[in-house]
Amino acid sequence: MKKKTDNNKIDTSKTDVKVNPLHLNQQLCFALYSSSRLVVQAYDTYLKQLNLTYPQFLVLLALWQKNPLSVKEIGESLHLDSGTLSPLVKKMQSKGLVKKNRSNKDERIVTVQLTPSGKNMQKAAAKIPHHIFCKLQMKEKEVIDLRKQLQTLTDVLKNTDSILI
Amino acid sequence: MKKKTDNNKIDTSKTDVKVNPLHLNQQLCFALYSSSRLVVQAYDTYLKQLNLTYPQFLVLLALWQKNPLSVKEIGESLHLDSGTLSPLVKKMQSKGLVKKNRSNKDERIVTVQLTPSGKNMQKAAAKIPHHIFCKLQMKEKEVIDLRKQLQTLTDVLKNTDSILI
DNA sequence: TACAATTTAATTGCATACAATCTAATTATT
DNA sequence: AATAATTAGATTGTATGCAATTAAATTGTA
Repeated sequence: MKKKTDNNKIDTSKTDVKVNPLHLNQQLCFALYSSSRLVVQAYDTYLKQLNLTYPQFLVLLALWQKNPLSVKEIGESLHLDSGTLSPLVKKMQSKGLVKKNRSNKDERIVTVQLTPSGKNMQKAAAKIPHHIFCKLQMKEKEVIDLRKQLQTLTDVLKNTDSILI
Repeated sequence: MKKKTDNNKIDTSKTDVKVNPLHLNQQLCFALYSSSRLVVQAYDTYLKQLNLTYPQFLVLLALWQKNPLSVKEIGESLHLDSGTLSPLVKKMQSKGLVKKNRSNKDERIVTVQLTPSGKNMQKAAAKIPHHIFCKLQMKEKEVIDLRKQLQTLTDVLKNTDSILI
């Protein structure tokens, strides 16, 4: 018999989750994929009021910490490559949030710098994380612990070989 | 002084993370976003041998649990809408992995059914999760606990009001 | 029974992600 | 110095995600 609150979900009651490594709900990756998209969606409801997307917000976060940054530095912070960042930064420049300049010392390097408009947005954006935190219905310690676990996971997957050195 | 292994990262040693809610590494969302993409990338290295993308793999996971499924049912399982799934399933049909049919009872419903080729892929795919698990350098219990936390997070964000009823 | 509301997919438009390639600039080597 | 190798960004092509709209079928209702 189906549960009242789960009428439309796949009935997994007959499937032994522990034995089937391909079960959807057995997958850490799917749990990451789902929760990540849902949290980004939660952010987007607030970010759209600032005419920002989540990746654009991340670029601003990086620049609010250190300004200016090269495209490469932003990419290292966010784990994104130039294929993603080049059009993203171009878009942000067209919105008047940042300015791009070629470095004088090394003409290959493009420096991304906050405009006054990009700086001012920090004040409004600072309120968003708390809104999200309230939605999560988690204790602060739980959020911090979960975040640290995910950061460790990120480090492991990012530096597979450096650990062996 | 910078750490040897962190030459290219943003120097955050001067920034009080606890006081600044906009610090990149303070964000659960960014930790989710980064780790999710990196785990998907890890999957992709194995999936490309099967000529699959990660979302296509997810659709197969759903169908290996229950076959056939409607587009709507797949969407509920994967938290994806028809805007994403319609072209995705069409692509999988062109690869010969699934077949689409209109339901006789209700012509609105499109039924997605595994082909023999789609079924056979399960055997090769079954090996992938273990490969990923090895890369994570986590104990099995840690993986399970982390997964459950993320599933709870997903449920909270998916059913904000159902909990209040 | 007509008609409105709802439901299911598909489509359109926009914004990422990312692999692969390309260009220009810099650095390393011979 | 001349050439090779490397580096930083940009570009191209493919594949998602997702909001908004559309189209067709079904259901609810006066």
